[in-house]
Amino acid sequence: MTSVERPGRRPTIADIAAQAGVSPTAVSFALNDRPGISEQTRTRILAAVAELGWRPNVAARALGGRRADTVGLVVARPARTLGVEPFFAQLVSGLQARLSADRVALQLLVVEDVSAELDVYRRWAAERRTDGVVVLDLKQDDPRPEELARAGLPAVLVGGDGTPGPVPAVFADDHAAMIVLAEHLAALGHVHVGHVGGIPASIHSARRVAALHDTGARLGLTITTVPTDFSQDEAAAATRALLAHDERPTAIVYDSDVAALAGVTVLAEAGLSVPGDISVASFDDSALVRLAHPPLTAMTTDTFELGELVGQTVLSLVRGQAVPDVVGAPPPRLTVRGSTGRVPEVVA
Amino acid sequence: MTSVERPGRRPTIADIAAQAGVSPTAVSFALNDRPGISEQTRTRILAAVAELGWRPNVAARALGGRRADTVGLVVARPARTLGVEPFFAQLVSGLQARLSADRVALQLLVVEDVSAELDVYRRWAAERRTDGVVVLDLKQDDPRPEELARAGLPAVLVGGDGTPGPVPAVFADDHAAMIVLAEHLAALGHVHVGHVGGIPASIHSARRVAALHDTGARLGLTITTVPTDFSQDEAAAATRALLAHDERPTAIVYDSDVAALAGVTVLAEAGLSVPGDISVASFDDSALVRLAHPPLTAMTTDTFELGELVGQTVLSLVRGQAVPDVVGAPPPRLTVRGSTGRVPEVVA
DNA sequence: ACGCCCGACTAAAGCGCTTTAGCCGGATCA
DNA sequence: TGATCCGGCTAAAGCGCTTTAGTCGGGCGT
Repeated sequence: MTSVERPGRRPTIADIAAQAGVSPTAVSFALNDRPGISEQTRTRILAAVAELGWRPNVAARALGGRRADTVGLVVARPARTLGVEPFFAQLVSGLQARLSADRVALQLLVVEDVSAELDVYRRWAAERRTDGVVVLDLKQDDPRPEELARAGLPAVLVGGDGTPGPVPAVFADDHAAMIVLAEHLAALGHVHVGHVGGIPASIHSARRVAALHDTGARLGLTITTVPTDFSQDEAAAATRALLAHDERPTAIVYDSDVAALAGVTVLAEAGLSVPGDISVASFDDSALVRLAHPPLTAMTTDTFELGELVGQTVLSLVRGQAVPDVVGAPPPRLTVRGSTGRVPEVVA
Repeated sequence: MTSVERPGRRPTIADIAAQAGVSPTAVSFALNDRPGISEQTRTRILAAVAELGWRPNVAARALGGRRADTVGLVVARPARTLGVEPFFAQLVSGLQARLSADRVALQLLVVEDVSAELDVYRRWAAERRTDGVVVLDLKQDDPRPEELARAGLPAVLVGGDGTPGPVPAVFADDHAAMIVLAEHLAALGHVHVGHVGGIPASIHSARRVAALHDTGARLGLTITTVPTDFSQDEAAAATRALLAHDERPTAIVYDSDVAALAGVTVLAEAGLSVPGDISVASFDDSALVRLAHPPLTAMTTDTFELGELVGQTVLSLVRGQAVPDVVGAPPPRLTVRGSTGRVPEVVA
């Protein structure tokens, strides 16, 4: 059995002050690079800090100083479903990397639904646990931005529709990206294109559907979208539905990497070869789609980099610096791999 | 542009005390369920709390009370590689779920290597940022348990070798699990079994290798282990190496789900059918291996549940309750899917 | 030679909560 | 009846840091 006891108390600013022969105030000033301390004294103080191994007590700092040096991320998803798609982990890595460069911690919370998420925001704001938060998975008419603004909790949205709102957003233009993808398929001669989409209430899903259909209309494509809840099961079912469709598509676009993988499995079971019989493209790129056989054509986003950008934005925000209402992230690029090819001759 | 200003100040304990007509001390006692407050007064105080919407200021609480109500998780992996395997996200979900049930926050940090990780522990211990930490990816002769014990930072290891050390560990017996898997393959008639392993320095990889080889010796199997760094590329290369081996294995065991998926792709490219020509099993189960075609036989662990158990353990620990040196987690169970079958007749 | 200013530093208050001494009055006991 | 006890509550001292008022002494201007 093991139980724990903290060792002897840590040095405080008072200890350093004593060691350096100055007042605690002088130490605080020296540590925070404020004027009024001679170079000589400052050096002496820093030496004492190093010698005693002093570290700021974050709680004390937050109490006095008003900053918790912590940013929160609340994810409203069924907890057990988290973790299949690399997107989330990649984003968190990037976010975290940017934050920790500035010694700001990332606090993570997974909740069941948006209402629980709102509770958390209210609680965090009141408890002063975090200086700001990052919000994912924007929905149509999402109540969160407004609620956050009301609670006075600085926040940064990831995604959204690219229009200014009460809370700044980091926005990657997947509308434009979807157009690129549609043009790629059109160039290969595809006319009937299937689309395994996401939850219609999700803003980015809706935007993708709109982009695909608009572009389809422009280029003379027939688009069939089947919405799903992003689960593999529904993606598989959607794929079967598309195959059974009157005008069986010669290409299918999947909104996520996981969905695409599930779809490819269905195609394999149906005895269809990719891209010989049918082309497949994923809207999300990740290590997973490279695992498929053949590797999938996809729209590539550097999600890690997106996370860093989000981190940068939230840091600026909590420091009271002005932040654009919409921060543009690099748009996804088309990465052509082996899963898309010319439309099969047979059709015509 | 948006910039932020916090709204009017939050109520403090003093406000509640005034509202309820008692002293701040009485409020604190009532809030912390300490004796010496009459039921009537307590009710009045709680009413005031509700009315004013008071919330504890965590910083103040940590300053006085000595507890940060935060648990840390530091992961030493190249940040960009994080997120491919569901294991991590699942574990975090479970851990987080257990912690947040007790209003304890999870702080996440990704660092480049173990030495940076140690720095973080020292810093956190000094800053009192976290009450305890969770440690993953144990290596042989890992310096972390000892260092944590020295720093006086309560910690819980995930994995390890099942022997008591300076820090309590939550341990799932993958040794036993690997034996089950080997027996499954032996029962199907396989004799030459390939094994795509992990990093030899990793404790759990080493334990799996040992288990597999021991059982192989007992059952008369020939085991060929190829170590990898857990990456897909090396897993693919290892698979090719096994196929080129003098005694080509009739079954391959992969140490991770991602590796197995990469391997299956290689097999498909080589024109081998699974399980007709070769059987495949993954040591990690996850949504991914169910995506493969055919879905893979795997050792199933409820990683979410494991995370919850880790959370429970770390909570007990930071509360000063005694914790067993080794907490047993449910052992992985064999889930037979379509990817393992009888050894092909051709051989004989 | 006197008052001023300014740089360098200190004293002390305060952030919001917990906790350790008490204090006070009524019930209990001898 | 007086000493004791005890439940119910308050005063006040921290926790470690930041910040706002100074203080102090020497160089400067006149």
